Amino acid sequence: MFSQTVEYALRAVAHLAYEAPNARTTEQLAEATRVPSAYLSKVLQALSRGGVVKSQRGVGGGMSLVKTPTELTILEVVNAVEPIQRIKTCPLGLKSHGVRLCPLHRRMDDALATVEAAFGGTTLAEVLNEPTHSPPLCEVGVDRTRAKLL
Amino acid sequence: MFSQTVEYALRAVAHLAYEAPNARTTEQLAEATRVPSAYLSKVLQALSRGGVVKSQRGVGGGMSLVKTPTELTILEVVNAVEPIQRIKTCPLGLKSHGVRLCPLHRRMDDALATVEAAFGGTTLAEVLNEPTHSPPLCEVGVDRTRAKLL
DNA sequence: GCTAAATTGGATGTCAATATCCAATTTCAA
DNA sequence: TTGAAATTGGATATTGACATCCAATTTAGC
Repeated sequence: MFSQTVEYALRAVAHLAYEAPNARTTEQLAEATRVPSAYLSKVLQALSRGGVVKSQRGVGGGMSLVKTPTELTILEVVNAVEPIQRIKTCPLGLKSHGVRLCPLHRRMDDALATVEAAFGGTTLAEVLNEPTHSPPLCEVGVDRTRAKLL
Repeated sequence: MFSQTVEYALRAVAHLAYEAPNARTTEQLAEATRVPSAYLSKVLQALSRGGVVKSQRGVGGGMSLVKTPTELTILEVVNAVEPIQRIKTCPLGLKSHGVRLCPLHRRMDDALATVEAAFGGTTLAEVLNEPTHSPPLCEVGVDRTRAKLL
């Protein structure tokens, strides 16, 4: 449901928020978040273009947040790398029904709206300050199996 | 956010629900839902394996729903082709915190849970009988005196 | 039984997402 | 000025999602 890239971006930004306002190198972030560093560098470039992080080259440089964790929402991070695509018109492309969605796509878009609202209403600071936890990143287990279609 | 395959599956099942309990051939479904027929046949196979539709070969055969539209939820259709992957354990490999999700993944899984609940709580019959929509949106075909489908 | 209608399954092709590698560039500090 | 640290951008695999094609199989009706 959420792409690998979104997952990586959120992990990296969460770690940057935890370290804010200090910078972290791609290598440090990759190790902390268990993301392939070469790929993470691409994700960070996207976050940079999206105005979520800023980069500093050279010795002592690295990546840091543009905003404070209090001002930065999960949605901004997600949208920087892979914008949530709301369903605006019928995917069948029929003009005969104007701009309204059919009940099916209405439900699907409602679901998207719910996710968007939840993400838009949560800041990185809120995630980090959750009373139950101190370090931002998590624990145990991997299960990425997907049902095969073909 | 939702894959093309899920979109196709939902369109096809919606059309089958509209025609229920009659069967429709893959070709008819493809035309009605504007889905590439060769690929739709694969999607229908997945729906068949998932127990959502049943097939009848030969003359006069085709695809039809296993359940009535009243008993069939959107979630069942989605899960037949591409199960919603809830986040059960932290995607990182860290053993240090037991089984609980970190606040970040807790939020992400909450979003998934919301979608799952919305889809699980909506039947195909509800989608088709939506009181508020007068024109059947995403309508499709040419022929057939009966207005078609979503 | 024969034929036309229909699904099934396998093989294959295409493209975007994921991932890796490296040379070029920027930057700090000694 | 020079060297090490760090990002940037381009080139290049690799993988899975999406899509197409076709031979084999099943089935109804004549």
